[in-house]
Amino acid sequence: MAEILNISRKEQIVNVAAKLFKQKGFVATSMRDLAAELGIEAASIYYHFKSKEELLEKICFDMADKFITNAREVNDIYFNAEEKLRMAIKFHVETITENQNQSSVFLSEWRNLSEPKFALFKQLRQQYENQFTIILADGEKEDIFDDVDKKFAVLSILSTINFINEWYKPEGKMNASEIAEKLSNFIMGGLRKRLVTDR
Amino acid sequence: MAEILNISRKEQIVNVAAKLFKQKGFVATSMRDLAAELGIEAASIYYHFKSKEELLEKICFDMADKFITNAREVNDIYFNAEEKLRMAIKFHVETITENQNQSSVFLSEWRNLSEPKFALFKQLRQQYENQFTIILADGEKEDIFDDVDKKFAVLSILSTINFINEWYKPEGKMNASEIAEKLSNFIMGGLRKRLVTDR
DNA sequence: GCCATTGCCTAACAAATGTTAGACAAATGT
DNA sequence: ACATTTGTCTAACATTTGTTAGGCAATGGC
Repeated sequence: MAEILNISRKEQIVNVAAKLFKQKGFVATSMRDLAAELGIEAASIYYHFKSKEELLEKICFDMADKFITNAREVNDIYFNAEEKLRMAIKFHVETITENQNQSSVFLSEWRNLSEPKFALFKQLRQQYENQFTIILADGEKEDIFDDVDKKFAVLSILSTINFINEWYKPEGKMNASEIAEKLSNFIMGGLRKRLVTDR
Repeated sequence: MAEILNISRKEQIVNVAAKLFKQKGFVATSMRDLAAELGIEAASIYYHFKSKEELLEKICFDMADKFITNAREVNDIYFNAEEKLRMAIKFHVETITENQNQSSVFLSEWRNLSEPKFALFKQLRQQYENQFTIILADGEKEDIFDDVDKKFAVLSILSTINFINEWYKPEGKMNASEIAEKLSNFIMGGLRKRLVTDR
């Protein structure tokens, strides 16, 4: 059954799964829900995937890959820390806005993974966080950023840039780049008005 | 069956429910899980609550109450906007750290509410967000805060202060006040180092 | 023209789910 | 002393769940 525009049935299933997992949560989404949305029977999904959890794994780890690859790329390109952070934020926001459903699953449904994938996933997430820690440390060395509690700062940054996932609508007035810029400004400069421009 | 230290069985059930809902999610927590943790049978819970969802409702709306009451209080006391924001953040962090389990449920499990409670809950959450919008608007009038996109700023602030719920451990080195102060500083001032102190 | 593969189907399964009915014992009030 | 309330139990229910087995039609290579 040739699918439109060479998107394979496997990918199609993953996409619909991500959509439903975001909408109702992984546990609350049944294989029959999924099948109905695809216009097939639940059992048919098992021709493509060997379990419900395999779907979750695919989504979570594919997204983890994307995020980590992005962050590594940013840290490999040699810029100053502020540019790095802005780039990392931009990539992050782009990845989320371009893969809203999968990102949601990556961000909130991974806890339904069971061991050993659960532990593995947490490692990958840690790796991603580490890339941000590196950027902040760079910024400190370059005397651009304040000497902040880095773990604290990284988590604050990530929580801020992740939250867009809960309100971003593609029809909205801001595109990914604009959001990323606003977020970067907010994270760098905070709310408070300045009497003198910095740097 | 007199419970230790006048905490009623009803409260006990709610507490254990919150703990499990946080741990495994509302959907993945069965009434039998809950009962086992309480040392009773699943059917016995129905003497105290008429459904599983009633437990979720109780937790979500009780917490909504707490948050809103706090925020209103802050806005009623007449201080300048920066103080208001710091106070609001402090109350928020305190509420989360003092009610970790229930806060988790409030923050992530409310989507399992069904109508009409679902809509009602979203209204309450909106009310809470509005209190922050008011503070930001005050700050602008007082020329303390930048003229930011307020909806954007409020969501950023809330996402930042909510995220502590995912890593805060009572045994950790920071207490609620310290966390609140750090968060406030971060939100007000951002990461970037300043050449001249503001204000 | 045949055979293997692909992709789906129907039917069924055991297990787990939320919930109800009804019984029983202890505590409480009068 | 009796009646009621309180809090739990056992047993059962209908439904939903993830998953498997086996079959059937279309497709594509040779």
